[in-house]
Amino acid sequence: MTRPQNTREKIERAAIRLIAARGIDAVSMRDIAGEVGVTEAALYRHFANKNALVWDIFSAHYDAFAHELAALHGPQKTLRAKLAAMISACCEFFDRDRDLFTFLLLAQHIQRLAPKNYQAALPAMLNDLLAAAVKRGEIPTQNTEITTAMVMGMVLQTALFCLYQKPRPGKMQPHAAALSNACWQVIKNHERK
Amino acid sequence: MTRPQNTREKIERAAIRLIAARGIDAVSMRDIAGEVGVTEAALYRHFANKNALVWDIFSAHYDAFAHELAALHGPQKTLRAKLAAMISACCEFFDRDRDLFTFLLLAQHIQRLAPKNYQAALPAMLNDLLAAAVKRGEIPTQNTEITTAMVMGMVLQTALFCLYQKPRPGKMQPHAAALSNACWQVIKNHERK
Amino acid sequence: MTRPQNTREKIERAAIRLIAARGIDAVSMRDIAGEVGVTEAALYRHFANKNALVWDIFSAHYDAFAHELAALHGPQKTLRAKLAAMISACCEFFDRDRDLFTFLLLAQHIQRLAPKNYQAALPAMLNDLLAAAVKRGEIPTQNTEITTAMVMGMVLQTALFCLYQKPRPGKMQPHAAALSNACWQVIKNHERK
Amino acid sequence: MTRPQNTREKIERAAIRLIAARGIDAVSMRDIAGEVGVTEAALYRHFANKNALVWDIFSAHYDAFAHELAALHGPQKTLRAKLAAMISACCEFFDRDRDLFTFLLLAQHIQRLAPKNYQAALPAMLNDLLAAAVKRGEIPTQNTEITTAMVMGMVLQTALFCLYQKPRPGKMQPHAAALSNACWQVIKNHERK
DNA sequence: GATGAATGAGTCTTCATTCAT
DNA sequence: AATGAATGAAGACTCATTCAT
Repeated sequence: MTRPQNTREKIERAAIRLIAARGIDAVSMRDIAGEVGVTEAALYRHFANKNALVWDIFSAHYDAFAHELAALHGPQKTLRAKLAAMISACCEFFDRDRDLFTFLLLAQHIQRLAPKNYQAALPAMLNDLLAAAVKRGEIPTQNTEITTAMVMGMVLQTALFCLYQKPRPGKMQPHAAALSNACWQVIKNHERK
Repeated sequence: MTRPQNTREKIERAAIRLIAARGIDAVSMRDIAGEVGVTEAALYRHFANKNALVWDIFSAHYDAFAHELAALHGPQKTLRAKLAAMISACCEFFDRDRDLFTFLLLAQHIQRLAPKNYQAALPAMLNDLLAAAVKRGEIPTQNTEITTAMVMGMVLQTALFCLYQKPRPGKMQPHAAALSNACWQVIKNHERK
Repeated sequence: MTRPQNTREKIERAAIRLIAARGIDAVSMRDIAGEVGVTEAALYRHFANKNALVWDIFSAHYDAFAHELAALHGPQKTLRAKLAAMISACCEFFDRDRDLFTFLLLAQHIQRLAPKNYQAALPAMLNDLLAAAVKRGEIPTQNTEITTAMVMGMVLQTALFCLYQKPRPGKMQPHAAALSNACWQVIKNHERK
Repeated sequence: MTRPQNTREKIERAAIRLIAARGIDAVSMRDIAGEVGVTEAALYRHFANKNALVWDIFSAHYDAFAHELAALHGPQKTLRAKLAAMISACCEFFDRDRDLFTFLLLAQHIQRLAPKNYQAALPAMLNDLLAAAVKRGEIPTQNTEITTAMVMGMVLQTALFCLYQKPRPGKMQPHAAALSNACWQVIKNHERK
């Protein structure tokens, strides 16, 4: 998937893999160092401490992903098209690098490490898109924050479903269209009384 | 020395409160004991170990909640009515005992403690309801597991939204109707190609 | 072997069995209570504390055994006959109640619990017998303490050998004659230069 | 006796000294660390855990001692000479490093930590020597395992006698000849009927 | 006689982190 | 850049013991 060349990248991949599998608290610096093949002390040459290690890795990839999505929906004119593009990208991302996606999925837990007033970029972007669509009359007036939550929930829970599928994790791409459609139904029928 | 009659219940509440706030791994037996006002060793008279403590509390309440939902949807005839009843109950539950709801929300993390072959009752129930509704022609043929994931996702993510609302957690009941409606849209429009 | 009727006797048997198998430090009051089927607190109704429990049980049986041996060798005239009687009794004892014998074998470890100036009865008795035999010219002048140690060592180590025999512990009686003979050789040929 | 330079050796000596005096279970990692002058955690850099610590130290010295004895008896032709050489070496060893000897004396207790199918080298070697001597007609046909037990018992119990001698432990070397002689009597007169 | 709940000190072990080399 | 050794705090858990009932 990725070809880590220098130590820092190796650490990143090891951390992502381990944390995706077990969660932050269940992964020790020793675990990561062991996976990379260096001493624990070596990790501190690349990251200030464990929190920084997790946060730096998380935010770099999270921001990159948010950017990617922004770049994808930009060209699309309608909300529906934007949505479809983004959801499809999510599915592809999941299928391409499941560890990283799962790692980013831990956002809620990781955000206790965030700097004060940190605002997750993805829900904010989605909310803005919805608000803009309301403004230009493309969708009914609605509580866009709730819609955001519902849309995020659908995508993430579907990802979890694929992740825990037996006997091995499943692909997400096959569900992209259904997801996209479902989100659209929710958005266009969510009318504030 | 001390004359509490309900130490076990105190432990349960303390554990629920602390774990809801910080997550399992970030709560120590010491924390729980301190919150209750007993020694760590006292916890071990009531629960075999930390895992058992978390799992016993979790499964008791989870099962009770699943039962409650089952009792509520039973009398309803249509899937839509069943859904509305259950979602409304979820919202009320969230508003009534946010700590417990949040604790149960950690299901995914807690299930690593589960006995082998444990199958979460709630998604299973929802999936069964959907399958039955498909069978009697109330909703289109569809991949009910995916629908289940999407419905669960909407409810849970909305709960998380309410939970993290600033400046303080919000109520969920006001969104019950919208949630219910959204779920229905997703279900009735999810057609398998 | 023994038919424990009251609780105290049950405790004794349980303690003997467990301690023979695992050693004093590896057996907890909880273990003993569990084996008996009572609470830990109940043990304290019968024994002042763990040390007292172990010591009381040990010394009672140890003294009884020492008495038994004394009664057996008394009628015999020659040292050789005395020796034969006692060794045979040891072997029978081992075969009859291996747990108790093994428990008494821990004497060296248990004696840290002994009252000050406690002197183990068995080696003392053996030493006296040897000294008397020297006095009346039955055996050569020798360092009887060393002879005592060697004789004890032969018997005890043979017991250990039987105890750890694979696939299951063996009987000791079959080796009684050989042991008796060996001890006699050691005694009668141990001449002080 | 020894002049430990690095921490691991210091730990070894401390463990040997403490365990010889009190037994394995009565010595805590804290005790050892305190004796060395480091934190408990430091011990874990040198040994995986307490069991490993005890076992590693035990088996290293035990094997070394077995080798030493093997090297000593090798040049001797007769069993009697081999025996004399080994017993003398045991006595010298006891007098030179009583702690280590006592520690090795705990073999029976330590062997619960041994890897499966572990076979103590010393009794095995002695048994082999006896069997060979039987074969070449140097001593009568006999149950060599029992002879082994008796010889070991004589030496070890004599060591214990010296160890617990009042007011302070005594030397073993002065008893070497008597011991050697006694063992030989036992061996050459142990005839299978 | 016996229990159930509790305690406080202690067990082994792991953690994130530091620092001299 | 990286290591090996160390630390102090914390982790879960067990122990012998007490005491009100």
